Amino acid sequence: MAGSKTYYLTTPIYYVNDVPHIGHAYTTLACDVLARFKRLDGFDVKFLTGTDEHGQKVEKSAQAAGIAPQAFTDKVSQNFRDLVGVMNYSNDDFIRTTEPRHVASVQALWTKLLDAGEIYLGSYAGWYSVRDEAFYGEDELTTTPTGKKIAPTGAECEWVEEPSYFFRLSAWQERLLEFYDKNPDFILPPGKRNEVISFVKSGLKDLSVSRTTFKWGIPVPGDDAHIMYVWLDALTNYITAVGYPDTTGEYAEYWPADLHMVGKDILRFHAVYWPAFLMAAGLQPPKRVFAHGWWTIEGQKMSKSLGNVIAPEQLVTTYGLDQTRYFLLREVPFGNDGDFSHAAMVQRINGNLANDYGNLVQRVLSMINKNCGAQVPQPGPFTEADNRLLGAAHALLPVVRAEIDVQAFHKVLDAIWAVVGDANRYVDEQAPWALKKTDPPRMGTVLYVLAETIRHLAILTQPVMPAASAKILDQLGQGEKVRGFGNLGPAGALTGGTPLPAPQGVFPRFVEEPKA
RNA sequence: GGCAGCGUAGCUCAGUGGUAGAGCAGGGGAAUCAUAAUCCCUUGGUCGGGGGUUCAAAUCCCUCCGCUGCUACCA
Repeated sequence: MAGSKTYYLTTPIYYVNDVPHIGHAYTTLACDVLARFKRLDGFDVKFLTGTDEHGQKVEKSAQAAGIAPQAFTDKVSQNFRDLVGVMNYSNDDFIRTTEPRHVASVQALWTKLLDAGEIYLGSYAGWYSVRDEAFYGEDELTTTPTGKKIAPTGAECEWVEEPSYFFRLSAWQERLLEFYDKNPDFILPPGKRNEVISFVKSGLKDLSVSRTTFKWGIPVPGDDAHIMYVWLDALTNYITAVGYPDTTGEYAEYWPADLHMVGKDILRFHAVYWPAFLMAAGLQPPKRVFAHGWWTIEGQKMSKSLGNVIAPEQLVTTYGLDQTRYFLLREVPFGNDGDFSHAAMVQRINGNLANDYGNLVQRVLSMINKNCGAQVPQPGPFTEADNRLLGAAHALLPVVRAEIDVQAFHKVLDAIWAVVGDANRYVDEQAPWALKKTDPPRMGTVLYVLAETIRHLAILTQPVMPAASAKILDQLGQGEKVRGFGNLGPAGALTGGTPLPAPQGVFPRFVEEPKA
């Protein structure tokens, strides 16, 4: 596979000040599924995630904790590194913005932008609230009778000016619009693309890209009074991880990234600032930014004050890992907001997983185990019904591949489940339990067709449910070397006579605990 | 306020000019290989209100109502 098609995808780097919740888990999960899919489909994949560790909030939190910022981030970034294990992510790298490789990369990018005349020293002026430590726009403020300016938070603001470096974002308006126009799939979903375009069309101002009010960040080369704006720092991680400023090696291989997956709240940074920074530095912008939606919990916004923030570990413990992964990607059209509810989760687990898929596997493998000497049966000639079911299974890959390429995970699963339904109907129509008495060879053929269909299903569900799919493939006697998409289709078909282990349930029903 | 989008069966949604759809939930039946799982049939909607264009509108236009998103420097 060396030198073959590559696929580079990234999650945002998560702000270490946050505690990982279902939203973080969701973003990385989507990437994990894409990464696993592309690997199985023969791509040379690089899947990156990491943590954003600079900024004023981190500095303050560290202070409050009475430890140095670096020690603080070492500690809290562990929460996100632990999430990798909890959710069974397959990332190839985990970047931290406090790593030397990243500092070097950001400073190199800065220098490049400065040399290109894209960054200049000016001064940033605005209404600043000392209490909130934030600037406010003129239109956000109310004026008291005595002429004082009051922020929405009620804090008094004062006019301050401080030196700041600016990025000439205003100069990139037209080139960005042209870029969006020439790359209609750069921003997905399409509704979000329209928002970005209308934002850019409304006019861009130069962007303040340095700060002097706090210290925890990457110093501006040659001017230690300034540290870099967190987004310039953070976004650059995507090229740091492929070796920038070295543009040979991995950079040449993987850049531009195929996909930046982001939550809708940070779309602008990725779809406006980032391509502008890159183009200004003479580098290629990424191929796509996908902005996904947010989860509500039982119909309510997730918030600390409501106390309904769900930790990923909690979901995994309660419902199971692959069940959780399945639910998050099946329940909601990817890109939309969605609601997480216990009832919906149980519905998915028991309906789709236990009853439809799990029971299909169980009923077929049990019959084979009991009636075919625990071996893959030897098939006879295929009937039209046999070929129809096998044909549906064979036809899945191109469909699923097309949906994956537009991040339509729900449609991927819909398509796979359509074949699960076909297979269950086929079992009932063929009634192998009756054939057992009337036509045992035909029973063998029917069970073979089913086993072969299940092989396809399990290979294709691997990206979403790696562990459960592996269990099914184990039970079909399919070793790890024959689980790639290259083995789909008749060429990789099961061989009659292959001994099979005793079947075990893969997706147990979710049974409610009796209320104490 | 401006711009954009949405409002279709009890629930979640698909359907963008040609006889109203899916999944789940509800009702009835079949089967008994299987995790009491499966399969078949079925109830249910004047497609937010009103007006217009058209032989024909959920689909196009106007208007009203309701909801949502975006409207830059905390990330």
